[in-house]
Amino acid sequence: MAVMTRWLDPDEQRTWRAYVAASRALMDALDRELQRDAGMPHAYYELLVRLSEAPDRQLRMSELAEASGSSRSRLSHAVARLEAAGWVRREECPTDRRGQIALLTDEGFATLAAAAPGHVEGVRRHLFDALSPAQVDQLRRISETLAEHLTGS
Amino acid sequence: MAVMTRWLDPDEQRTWRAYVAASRALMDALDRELQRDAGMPHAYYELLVRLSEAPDRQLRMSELAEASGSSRSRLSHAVARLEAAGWVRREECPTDRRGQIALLTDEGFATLAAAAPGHVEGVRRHLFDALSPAQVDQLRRISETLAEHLTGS
DNA sequence: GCGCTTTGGTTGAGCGTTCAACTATCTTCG
DNA sequence: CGAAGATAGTTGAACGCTCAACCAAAGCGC
Repeated sequence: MAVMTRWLDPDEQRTWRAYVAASRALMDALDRELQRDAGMPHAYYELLVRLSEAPDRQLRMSELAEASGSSRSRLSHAVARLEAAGWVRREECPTDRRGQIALLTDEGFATLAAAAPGHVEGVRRHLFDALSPAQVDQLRRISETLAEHLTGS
Repeated sequence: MAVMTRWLDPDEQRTWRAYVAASRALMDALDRELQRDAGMPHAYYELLVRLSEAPDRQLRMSELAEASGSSRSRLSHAVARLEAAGWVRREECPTDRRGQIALLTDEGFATLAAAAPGHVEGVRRHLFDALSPAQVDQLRRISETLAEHLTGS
């Protein structure tokens, strides 16, 4: 038997469209700024951040994929580029011969350190400056709920 | 004189990371579903929606770009693909000989109509079902504020 | 009417992501 | 042990987006 579609009511429509417009505009702006100022897309910046926070600035490819919410394939291509740029090195994993370890180089760390202030400033300008403290708190709860909901299913 | 970076405090960090994770996961999920079920990415689906809502199901390229928050170049490439798929047709603009009009074909409309229920269901499942009515309202206000803030600057 | 600028739109190269194979290693279990 | 299946990661093709360069038509100033 046919299941009726639960269409969006006008309020939900409005919410959904605003959400899509805002999040795309935000990500586009940050991507553009990061590309201009640091020569890398936001996704790559995030990979460097994750590595910089890891013990010895290194992670297994699968751990890095997990930490960054990236597919294995995407990560593989990305790390290849980051390696070509001299920001990351790959090493064999001593405990699992299938494994690869991605390691942030000093040059990668320096590039990240140079890019960080501008990027953070962008996040602040485009996001936090526009919202009240209460809204920031709401956005945190909403985002955490959604993230959990999405990765849980 | 050097301006100090206004770094993110731990709460802001948490908010920002959750936001990025959630919005990427959400868009990725919808993109994957739409690609699987309708053979088009979410961005193309949105173009068809905008056209379907326009008078006579047609819009000037520049209007469509504006309505969808897309660059002219992106739209040009996108419409070329949509045209190749038979979902959109291009026509000369009678009042401005530089102009092009993008027109949703019957086939495009039918494809859209077939894709809509599944997509709406996905939006509901991934987004609205996870949030309380109050949160949906908060998200609407936040998103509208952000969208305005971003496109205004 | 005639240059200058602006606007509308396209194009091609380069890059990042996805998807579907594919290889190699590890694990499990009879 | 040895075969079957799971896991780690890579690869190449197809596709979508960005950026800069470009062309054509429209508007503007004189």
